Amino acid sequence: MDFNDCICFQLGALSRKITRYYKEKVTSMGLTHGQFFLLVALYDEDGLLPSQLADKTALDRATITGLLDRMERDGWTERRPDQNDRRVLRIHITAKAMQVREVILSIFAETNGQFLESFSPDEWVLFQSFLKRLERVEHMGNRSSV
Amino acid sequence: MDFNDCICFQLGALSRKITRYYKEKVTSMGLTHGQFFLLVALYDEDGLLPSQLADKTALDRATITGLLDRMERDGWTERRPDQNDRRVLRIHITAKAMQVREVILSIFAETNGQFLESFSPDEWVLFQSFLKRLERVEHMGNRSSV
DNA sequence: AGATAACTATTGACATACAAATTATTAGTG
DNA sequence: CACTAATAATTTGTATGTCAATAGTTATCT
Repeated sequence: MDFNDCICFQLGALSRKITRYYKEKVTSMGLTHGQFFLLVALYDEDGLLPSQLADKTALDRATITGLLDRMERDGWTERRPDQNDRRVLRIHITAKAMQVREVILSIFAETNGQFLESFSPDEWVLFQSFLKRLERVEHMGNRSSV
Repeated sequence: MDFNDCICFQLGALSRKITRYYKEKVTSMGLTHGQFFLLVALYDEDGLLPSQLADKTALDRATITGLLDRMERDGWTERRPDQNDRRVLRIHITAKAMQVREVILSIFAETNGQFLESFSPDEWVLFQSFLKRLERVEHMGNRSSV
């Protein structure tokens, strides 16, 4: 079996390539690739908990902690205590982040559109179903349930 | 546009999930996910240069350097100088690595087979073509040519 | 030959990414 | 109420992954 026919290798390589592509578009704004996506997730819904952000982005909680550390350092987000549950933090977007909201979201939509362009609607639906199939293979554990 | 419809996010999440799946299968052998794939690449062809391994695995050269450091530390590979070109290193598999060759390659093939199982041959060809399309979007830079 | 360009691998700095352990808090049970 | 579960976020340790800069070597070109 050829090394390059391995789906894990293929997906990893493609994912890294696309990551680099996004990176080019956001570094000028002082954002990393991961921070960019976390910001988009927060534009979608503000005030989420770190654990909810971990679920939403399919990342580990520890990864979210690190991301938030750096985003807070750079003034994009802030942690606010929750009134009802002192275990919990609410992550909120700062004014600085709100100012670039439209720019960020248009980069997000446009870049995704570039990928969508090379597919017909039917093909895209098919592609999505293929990805879902891969996700369901065997008992691949889900981080959020650990 | 919904966050979850972003192909970059989808591919990244799936890639991380598959990575964790492979990890479960190889940690018992004292290998990490990345070391496992580098080893498979070397079983495929021994004596490659770090730069060739970087091309083959679509990783940065600096990433390969780190991987080889740890694999050498653990006795899987060794760096040998090249007779004709002193800039160059040849990466060779050790006897320890050769002893587990069949086990590693069968894990590699079987796991990939689990993913293949949920596709018909036609679907798989189609899926491969979809991935290639994504790779070609715009001028996505290729690290190896930088 | 000598200057320069090209190429090799590495290093340093930084940012993900995750497992396991830890601290603090809340929920649930007797 | 006291004790145990469970939960939330973090810390620690390790491994990827990339970029920019560097040291050493070879190729090229005049």
